This record gives sequence, C-alpha cells and structure tokens, in this order.
Amino acid sequence: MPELPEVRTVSKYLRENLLGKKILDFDLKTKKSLHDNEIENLDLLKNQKIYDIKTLGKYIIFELTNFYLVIHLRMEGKINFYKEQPTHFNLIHSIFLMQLDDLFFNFTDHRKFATVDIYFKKDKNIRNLNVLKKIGFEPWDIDIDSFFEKVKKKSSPIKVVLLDQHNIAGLGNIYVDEVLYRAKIHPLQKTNTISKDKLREVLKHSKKILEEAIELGGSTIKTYSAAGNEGLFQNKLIVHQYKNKYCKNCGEKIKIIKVGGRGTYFCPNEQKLWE
DNA sequence: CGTTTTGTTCTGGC
DNA sequence: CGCCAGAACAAAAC
Repeated sequence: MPELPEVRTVSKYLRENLLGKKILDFDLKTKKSLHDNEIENLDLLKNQKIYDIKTLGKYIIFELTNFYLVIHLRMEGKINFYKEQPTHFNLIHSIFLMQLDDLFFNFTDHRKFATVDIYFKKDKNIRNLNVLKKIGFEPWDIDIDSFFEKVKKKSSPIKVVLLDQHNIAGLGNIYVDEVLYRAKIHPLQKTNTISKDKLREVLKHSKKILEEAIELGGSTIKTYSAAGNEGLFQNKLIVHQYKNKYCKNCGEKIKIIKVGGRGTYFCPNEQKLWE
C-alpha cells in the first residue's frame, strides 16, 4: 500500500520520465474520481507542459503551465506508461489517460478509490491547494513543540493519531507499526499520556524508517508497484505482517489486534501499555 | 459466502 | 462546535 516512501519512489520515476513533456490529450475515464476541479472544460489541459512533479505526504502534485494536477493513489492506484496506444484491456480500470508527447500515461485503480484534483495555478504555495490545506507536515518538517501541543490533548491511541494525515503526513498502516515497534510504544497507548521526549523518539524513528524505505524504493506488499519497479523494504520490516512470527529482540510472539479498524502488529513484551 | 484489507472522508453520538 | 469511534467506500484474496 503506498505510503510516503512508495509515493516518493513513484514520483521519482515520474520525474525521470515526464518532466518537460506536453499533454497532447487528457481523457478522464472515471468521473467520480475527480474530487476538486476548478476548470469546466478539461480540454484546457491540452498543450500544458509538465513543469515539475513533487510530493506532499502521500499526494503527488504535477505542476503544469497554468494548473496543478494532484493525484492520490489511495491503496491500489497505479501508473503505467506505454509507447503505443493502450489496449482496451489496459484501460478497464483507468482513472484517466494522458497522451504526453511520445507516450501514453495511464492512471488506474481497480477499486476506484484513487483521486484526482485540478486547480488553477494562482498560488505558488501548494499548501494552499484545497486538498492539501489541512495536511500535516512530513516528519522532517515537524516542529516537536507544536506537534506535542497538538497531540497532548488527544485521547485517541497513538497509532490512530499517527495515521491521521492531518497530524503528520506520510505514515500508513505498515510504517506506523514499524515506528511504534522501534519506539517501544504500544499502539493503543493514549496520546495524552505520551511525554514530549517519547514523542521526539517517535519522530526520530519515523524519519529513520521512512528514509531507509525511500532508499530501498519502498515496500512491496500485496500489489504495490512503482510503475513496474518493486520496492525492497518489505524485507526489512520487523513487525508488520509478522503473523505467527516472533520478536527479533525478545522472542515473544508478535500479537495482532485491531486499532482504529486496522490490522496492527506489535510485540506485547516490548510495547507495553503504561498508566 | 462471509470476513478482511487499505487511506481517507463521512456520520452520528456525546 | 469539537472530539472520537465506527461506518462507508470497491473489489478481491482468503
């Protein structure tokens, strides 16, 4: 499932292949995937050049000549390129198809959860785009004092708070489990019982794990693939998906519970609840 | 054939 | 109104 490292990996691949290309045709195949849209006629996207491609949390932002095109892969969104006109089979789950100079760009999601937003480029700060306005900072940009202030009043489990992209951007179900394992915090620990020092640890491990994963091109679990490339970080996961396995530190059996409705892996010996 | 899975938003209770 | 828990969303693997 694409979290920040997977999204960065995809984005890097897109940058390497698409910067400077011109959109010759834009064909929205799944209308309900278009959430925000500031232009009435999508033909306005024609002849727009791809100036830049960046990411914020799990969002990918295409900076065009006059517009921003923001996409989110959700769980199963994928991007494929073709040299030739894609076949009917290739387009079955398509969200949109773009012709970019010499190649065809196909954004697909067989579950149709992936989203697209289109905005006028009136503001250089992408954080002012509607869909990104409320997104929190990525771990590297977070100021520990304001993060602690924000979080210390919450009575939700730490895992739920870390998964909420309004609090911190980039972590998903897989990496949150790894972060909490390394920080030795029980996923159900209420956030308002976590000290600033402990929270600092959480941030430290978040940065470290995400950096390691980015280095390895993300994790490939189930169906994630970065336009054909597979990540390698899944081999480094310590707790997530460790069903019927044992903690590498203490040998205790990894436990699986539900937190915020999500499958959660942790070591009951090393990640104990306090208070 | 029911349960589980994912990221995010929505809904409703308090 | 804010906070939080849980449902909803789609589709497929188990």
